[in-house]
Amino acid sequence: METYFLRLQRGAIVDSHRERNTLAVLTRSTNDILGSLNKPQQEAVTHEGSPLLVLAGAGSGKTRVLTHRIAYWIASGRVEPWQVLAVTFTNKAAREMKRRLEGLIGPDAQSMHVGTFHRMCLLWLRREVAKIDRGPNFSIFDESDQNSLVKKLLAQMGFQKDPDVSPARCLQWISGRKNRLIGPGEPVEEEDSFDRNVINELYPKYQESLRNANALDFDDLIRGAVELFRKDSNTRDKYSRRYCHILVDEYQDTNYAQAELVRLLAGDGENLCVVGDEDQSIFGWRGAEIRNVLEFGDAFSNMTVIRLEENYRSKQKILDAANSVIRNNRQRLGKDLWAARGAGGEVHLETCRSDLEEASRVVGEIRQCCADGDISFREIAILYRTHSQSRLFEDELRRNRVPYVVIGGRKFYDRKEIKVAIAYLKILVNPSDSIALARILNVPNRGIGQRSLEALNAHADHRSLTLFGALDEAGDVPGLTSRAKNAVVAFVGMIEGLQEDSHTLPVAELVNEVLDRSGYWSYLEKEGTREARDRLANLEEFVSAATEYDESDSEEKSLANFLQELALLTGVDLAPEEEGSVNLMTVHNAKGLEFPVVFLVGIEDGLLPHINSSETEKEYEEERRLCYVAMTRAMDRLYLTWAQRRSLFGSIRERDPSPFLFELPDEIIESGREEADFEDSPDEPASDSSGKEMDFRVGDLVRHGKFGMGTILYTSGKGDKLKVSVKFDGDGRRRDLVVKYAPLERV
DNA sequence: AGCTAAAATGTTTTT
DNA sequence: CATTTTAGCT
Repeated sequence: METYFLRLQRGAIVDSHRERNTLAVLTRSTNDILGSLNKPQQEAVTHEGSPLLVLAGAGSGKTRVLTHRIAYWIASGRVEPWQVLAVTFTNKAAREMKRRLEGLIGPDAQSMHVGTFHRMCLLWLRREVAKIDRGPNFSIFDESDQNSLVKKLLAQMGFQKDPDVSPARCLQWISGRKNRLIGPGEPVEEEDSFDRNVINELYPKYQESLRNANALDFDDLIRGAVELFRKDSNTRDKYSRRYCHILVDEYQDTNYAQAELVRLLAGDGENLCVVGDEDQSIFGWRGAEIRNVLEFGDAFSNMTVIRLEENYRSKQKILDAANSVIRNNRQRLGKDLWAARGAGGEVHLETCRSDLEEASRVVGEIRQCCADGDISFREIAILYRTHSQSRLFEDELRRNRVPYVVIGGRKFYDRKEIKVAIAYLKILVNPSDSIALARILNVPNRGIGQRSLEALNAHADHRSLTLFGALDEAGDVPGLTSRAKNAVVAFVGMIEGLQEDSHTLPVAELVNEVLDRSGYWSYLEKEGTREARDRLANLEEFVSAATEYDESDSEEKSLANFLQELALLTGVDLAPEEEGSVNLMTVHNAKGLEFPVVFLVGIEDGLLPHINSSETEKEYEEERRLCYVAMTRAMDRLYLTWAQRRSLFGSIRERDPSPFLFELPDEIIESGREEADFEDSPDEPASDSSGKEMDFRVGDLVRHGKFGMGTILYTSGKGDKLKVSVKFDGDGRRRDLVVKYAPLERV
């Protein structure tokens, strides 16, 4: 609150200071700002007076448009920096945007509000905490906290052994409802009746537990902000008046709740600019609705649309390949990118015999690229669908002494020792956080085992206390051994002592104190194993992270704030910024990035598209977009690889190429076909049980009952599973057919 | 209570 | 295959 007003005042001072000497600066800088942009980009930057939807294809310079639009509006005196709200999808993108804005408009950029939806909502909820249903030091539950809680609740409901009711699935349903702003008590019509019944019971309990723990989950941050603005129009007005200039990046990845939040703040949307690309929507599984882009005009009726289709990143050949894949999606407005950088570029399709060969060929190619001299390691990325694919590449890179970084995966903060340290800290600021408390109550061992915990929990339930409240009454808890009682009393004393210190000590020192007095330091030191030594080292690193926070100049420094910020960090944010290393990451993590050389690996049926998301057309198209996003990361060279055999779940499986590969331009498919060493290509005509002739080869002319004449571009599988990709003369389209079922005949 | 070893289980993507 | 859960033992 105070800072908000301080900012208002500071803004006013800057304002009057500006009056006198802006004119000269102004004309020069607005020209500068527009000079480097193309026509539609300029339009997007200068557009004024109606809600603006920028449909920005991959590599079309959308971050440029966003930053320049902000800079232009500031330079031309329409808004002050502190009136700007820019929402991005990742913290990393926010940091990058801030950096660029500082370059454009100088230190004034500091006063802009640039961050993710979650980060911004956290900021508002903290400032208006008196108006929400939580105490000031609320915890933010991460995925594992949510998991522990749901597990506990499901056990209470008698579902602990039911394989159909996994905590993860339940959480997904709850999250789905929250993202659509459906409260715990509201009726829901969903087809899956079994799930519906469980969730209808679970959701209110879950929400009540969060409340009792003085905690919010990720989705609650958004929902909480929406509720705040809906309920209290004064607060809403305060913020919507403040943010005279609202920009939202990656709009195709926003969910219903986030879109509603934008609507609440932007009002009629006159000062709203959203940037999105329906072809790059890859977070549908998290509740993102492409609809927000496709139906932007419904929410903001007088909107203006500007399309950016000039791609500054990739050479034409790469775009051709990417375009020819994405063209097969039906859920799109439709656009074709063209390369400002002109013709050229390389696209290679490589068929590998095994996943091991895939790794060694990719690494071999990387060494080749870098030995030839014109490419450095940091300009190369290996992209995959799932984290688990990284291992083979890591091994192979290490063997070849090629430096690499794996980006994403939250590994550091997921480590047990770090979670323990964080759980201790959480309890100091928010003793109601029973999930954190249960996690460390007996770490290191102090003789309060499972049975004692159960007794304490039961007592807490019975007397409507938090778990910590029950600890306080240890003496009255039935079923607690006297040894456990003593241990609990000592524990409570320790926590209370630490709580006192938490008001005075900086975070880093407090962490030290916590680890010291809890006995965790000495417990690990006594262990003496290599594992324990690793843990100690990780904790040291955690302490230095805390030191960094203490020394940073963020405005509302406190332990609670430190913990809340920590909760919003992701693997991408934590990636070591190592220059000179090959980059390994999932396609999802690669969004927004670009590399001169890209290897997209594991393009197999079941992996990309992933087996769990190819049921519905909606899911399948999202997988295709994933493929598209990956391909459009490449600037000069794109390698597409797949393996005919891959070890999965511990056993080696035969693999089919991804259907998306058949959608590539013919010459790329041909090149992949030439390189392939098909051990299983049939030497003699095979036939299935019905005796139908099954001899189909690449290049064969075929006739189809419905589609007419066509040419075989690719074959895969064998016997009953023989599939062919046929390009039909009639409409020039390519279709994948299973020979056994298709009315197909060789000519 | 707590440790170790064996068994089961689950594996997509992330703010 | 790798992580988590459980059973059996001390």
